[in-house]
Amino acid sequence: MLQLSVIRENPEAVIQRLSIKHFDGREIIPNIIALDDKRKETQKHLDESLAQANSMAKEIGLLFQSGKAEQANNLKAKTMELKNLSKELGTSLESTKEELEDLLVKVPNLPHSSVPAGNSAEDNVKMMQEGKIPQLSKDALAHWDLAVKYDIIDFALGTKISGAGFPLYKGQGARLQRALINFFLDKATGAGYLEIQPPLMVNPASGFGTGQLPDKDGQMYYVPLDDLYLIPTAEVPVTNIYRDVILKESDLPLKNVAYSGCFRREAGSYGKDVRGLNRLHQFDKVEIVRIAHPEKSYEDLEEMRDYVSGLLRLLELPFRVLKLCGADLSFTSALTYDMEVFSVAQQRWLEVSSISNFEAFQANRLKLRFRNEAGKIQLAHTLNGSALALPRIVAAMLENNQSEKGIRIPAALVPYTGFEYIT
RNA sequence: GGAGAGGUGGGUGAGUGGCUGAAACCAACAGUUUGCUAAACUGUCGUACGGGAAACUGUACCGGGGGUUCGAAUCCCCCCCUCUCCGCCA
Repeated sequence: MLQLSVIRENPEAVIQRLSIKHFDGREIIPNIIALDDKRKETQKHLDESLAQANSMAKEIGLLFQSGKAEQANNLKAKTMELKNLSKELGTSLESTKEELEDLLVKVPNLPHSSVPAGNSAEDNVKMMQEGKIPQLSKDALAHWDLAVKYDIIDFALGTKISGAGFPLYKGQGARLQRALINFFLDKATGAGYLEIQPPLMVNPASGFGTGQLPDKDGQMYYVPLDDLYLIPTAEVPVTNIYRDVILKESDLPLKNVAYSGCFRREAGSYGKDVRGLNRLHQFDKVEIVRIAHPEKSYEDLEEMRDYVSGLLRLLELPFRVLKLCGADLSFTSALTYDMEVFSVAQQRWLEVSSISNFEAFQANRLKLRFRNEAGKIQLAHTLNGSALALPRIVAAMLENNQSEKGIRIPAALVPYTGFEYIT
């Protein structure tokens, strides 16, 4: 949620910046300001009315105590009017606030000044690319065929037990999952991230805090009996640790890492996008989250990008980094880097990490703040990124590293798998 | 799931209708003292939204919501949560 102060300060600039995200703010922004004016006006009247009622109540108390019951009763009669007025104003204030909130949550975050508008994912900016793209023989297999050949992932069994999009890993496949998770967690804790094991279900308040609710509730699995959502990413529970928290400036930056299963309904997905491991209802991911000082958050973002690049190097996967254009940038993000690995048999780039700076957008809704040097309370910045999501890493690794000897495991991972080849 | 107890500021905890936005203590922060550390002393010390250049000031908030009352942390109703015991159970 954008800060009202930002909108009020320079509405024209806000509208202009929103247009980079192809969001037309020409109507909603003035409406927000008008509603906020109304809110202030109403609150002022309400406060005045309540102040009067308070002082009358005090007076009545004093009159009773000094035995002037008759005067007190006279005053009492007068309070009726004030009470009704306050009630009316209170109701009006409530509804104005609601209207205002309803509009505010519809406005996306402002993109960083370096973000180009673009029209689609085609216009994302390639920042860099590295790693050698291997040449495979003609009979090279896609990962879903390799999964069968080596009997390491059983999609059919997953379907039998749960449904499409719930793969079952076995043998060396299962071991590879465990190896990757441990590898990623070890690297992150080594880089100063505090390991968190979060709940996998969250309440609605947490969903609102990170912005999955109210809009994207159709993307989460929901358990109505207990009013809980299965997390689509560890970002949700981990970031919500800091909901309604006022930190010390010296606490920043906070660095957390969490492994979790992730659950996504992926309603409306179809075709080659969902084949094999490309898009799943349940998958494993290690997520890094940072709570940053506003003046340092972009340094942090670069650091996170470097960190994830390092992981991909260790995994010996060819990758590229994209800066998302306005058209592709998410609702909550100010700047996002997508990290993609090349999956040779599929001949396509697969997104394995998305690293974003949300600036104060999430923090505003979370009420995640810190006390600065001057003693003033101000919103912190939140950032997060995958480090990394497993399935597409596995897909690329299977495809790129296939050979006659089997699937080669990158050296950095061998201590975790205990084997050099999947055979 | 059943029975009971309880939810007050960063923490402990007082407060059963007006003088309580809330005692006291601890923690924290600033200062004095000190050769340093510790101790002692002094001061500051909730959040949000308004008004004001500022000093300051109005309003709301004692788990959440509703009600009674001129007036509610305090009384009533509903909900949520925590703890203890029982049941079930990885």
